[in-house]
Amino acid sequence: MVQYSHLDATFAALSDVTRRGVLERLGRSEASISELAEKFHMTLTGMKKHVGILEEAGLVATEKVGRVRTCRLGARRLDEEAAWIERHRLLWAARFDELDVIVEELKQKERGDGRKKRR
Amino acid sequence: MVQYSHLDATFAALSDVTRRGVLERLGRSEASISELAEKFHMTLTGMKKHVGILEEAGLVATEKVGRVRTCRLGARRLDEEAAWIERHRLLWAARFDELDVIVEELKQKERGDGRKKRR
DNA sequence: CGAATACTGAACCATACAGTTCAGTATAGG
DNA sequence: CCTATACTGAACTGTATGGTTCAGTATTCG
Repeated sequence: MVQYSHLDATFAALSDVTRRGVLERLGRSEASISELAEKFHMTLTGMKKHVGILEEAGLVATEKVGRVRTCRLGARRLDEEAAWIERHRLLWAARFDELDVIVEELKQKERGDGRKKRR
Repeated sequence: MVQYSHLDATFAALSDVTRRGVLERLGRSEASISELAEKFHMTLTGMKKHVGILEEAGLVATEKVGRVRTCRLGARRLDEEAAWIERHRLLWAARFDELDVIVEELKQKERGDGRKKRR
């Protein structure tokens, strides 16, 4: 049995719409606490807490230079979470005898990614 | 922009180790509240709450016959959650120019599932 | 230097969450 | 009918969450 130690913190981090928004925003480019706070209509202090939770979960990394703390996507890549969910989908499929559906989805995903490939 | 309306409730449901355990257990076979409560060393009332949260998120369905409430996996299949996570993984990969890694993972997953295919 | 900016920390608030106990109700079996 | 079983609901406890305000500190800029 694998441990999946980060799952609690990460799924909790993902359960808030603001934090998912922050992750999507940081997927486009890095940003300061101020920028994030403004974009999500929230005080600096409030946004700082969200960033703290994301940082705790390893999903965001921050660095302070001068007055400004810059946030970017962190080292963890949701691999464990993707694996857990995929495993559940397989269990579910096994229970209802629909493996074909998931395999078909995976094939489509691969084709989609393949087109965007090669830098 | 898609709405992803269930994400809050579902990720919150998944953030608890007991509830993930219940999902895995129900992936093997259905179970009563009593059975689940015993397996996870918890009062009936406590387990009932967890099941309620999973049911709210659509991940579990229950049916009461006589004294016994039977729980099984529900209609929702974590598709939205898998999609959100996969999209984040792609964003992350795009940011760090590592699309190849994820495409490779998807290919492996497909091969793995393919072997088990065909009822 | 002085003022504006960017963050930080403590404290507070209302609500939710994980769990309990306790007192029920409803059903099954003898 | 009586008892044991299986669940249910209300109420309570302690802790966490999402947000705020307010009072700082540190940095930049004129």
